[in-house]
Amino acid sequence: MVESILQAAAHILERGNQPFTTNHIAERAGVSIGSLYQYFPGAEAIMAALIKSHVAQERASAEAILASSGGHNTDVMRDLLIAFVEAHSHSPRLSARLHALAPGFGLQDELNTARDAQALSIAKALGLREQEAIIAVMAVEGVVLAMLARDPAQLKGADFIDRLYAIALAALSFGAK
Amino acid sequence: MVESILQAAAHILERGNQPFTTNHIAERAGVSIGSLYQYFPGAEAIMAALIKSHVAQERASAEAILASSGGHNTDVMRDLLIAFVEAHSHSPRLSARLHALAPGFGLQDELNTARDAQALSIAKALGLREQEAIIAVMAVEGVVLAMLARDPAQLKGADFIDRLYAIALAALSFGAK
DNA sequence: AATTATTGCGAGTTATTGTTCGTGTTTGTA
DNA sequence: TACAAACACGAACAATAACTCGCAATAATT
Repeated sequence: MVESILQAAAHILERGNQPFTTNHIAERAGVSIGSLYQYFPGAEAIMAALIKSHVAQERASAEAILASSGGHNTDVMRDLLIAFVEAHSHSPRLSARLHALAPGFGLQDELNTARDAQALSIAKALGLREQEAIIAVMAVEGVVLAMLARDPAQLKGADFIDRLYAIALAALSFGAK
Repeated sequence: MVESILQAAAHILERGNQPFTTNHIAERAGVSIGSLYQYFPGAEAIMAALIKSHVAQERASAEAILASSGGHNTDVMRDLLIAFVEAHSHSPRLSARLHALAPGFGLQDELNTARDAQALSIAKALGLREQEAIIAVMAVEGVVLAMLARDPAQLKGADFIDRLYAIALAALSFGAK
């Protein structure tokens, strides 16, 4: 039940031809509005669940990459970038809408703190400075999210990862002698 | 009249303790709801006007910088970055909310196309490649907007511009021999 | 089988937001 | 001053979205 509600919600976000409201989600899911409220206190909770799942997926793939390679290495960073792009290009519209609409439901903070946590965890694992890691992640995320809206196909372009890599490297090496 | 409505709308965005609705804006402006509808067809039009003005401001300062220095030079880029950061740090919360809430009113495209136009105009003026300029602007904007939400004080930090500069340069030099 | 707990239902109620329109007021003009 | 055009008003109405609650159906427990 919870699952079918979340699926319907994701579907509505993806094909944005219906507003993200409890009634529409319930209808789309073929579930009564009463049942929906039995599992979620409101639309923003559903949104939060979608975000949580999205963030958890990103986090998991990053953790896996960091774990599989003990030390730090430039290839690890490249793998992280590939995983990050992969996570978003799997369903570009959903990803884009999620990030675009979250603030309207008071969920901007969730995304921000998740981003920070991700950056700090990477910094720790690879021996990078925190400040630089945070800004690097901001830059990479900015490019990927903007590209999601503008031209999702480019995410899979041959040199897109290389571009991200160059940007991340510049942010990370700032101030290094 | 139009001015007082826009001011009230900006105020509501800035201090997000009231929803961005026609009624609230009218009340805040000390203007009747009827009068508001005489000048704006709805809340999204007011939002659009705020965005338009915000974008125009950014554009104007960029144009001024590009015009004042005929040729292309690294200092021009630095000036552009300073102007960009300045434009956002003048009223960080308003700027952040504007970007955060715009998608909810179907105005994501306005911001995206404005960003693209900006990037292309810079590329043309400084003889940069379009693709690289677009990605550079995405990266810089990503960092600035994220920083607006996380820690606006850093926007005025001594080396923040330098960080942006390093990132932009990396994006712009991609693939250069 | 009887009882209780859990799950699902959806019409109906409340709350919020959007929008119109008849009326009063001010401003410009002959 | 007389008249009209433009401006401003806000109560009233409409539309949308949020949410509740009593009832029915199913599942679990004795």
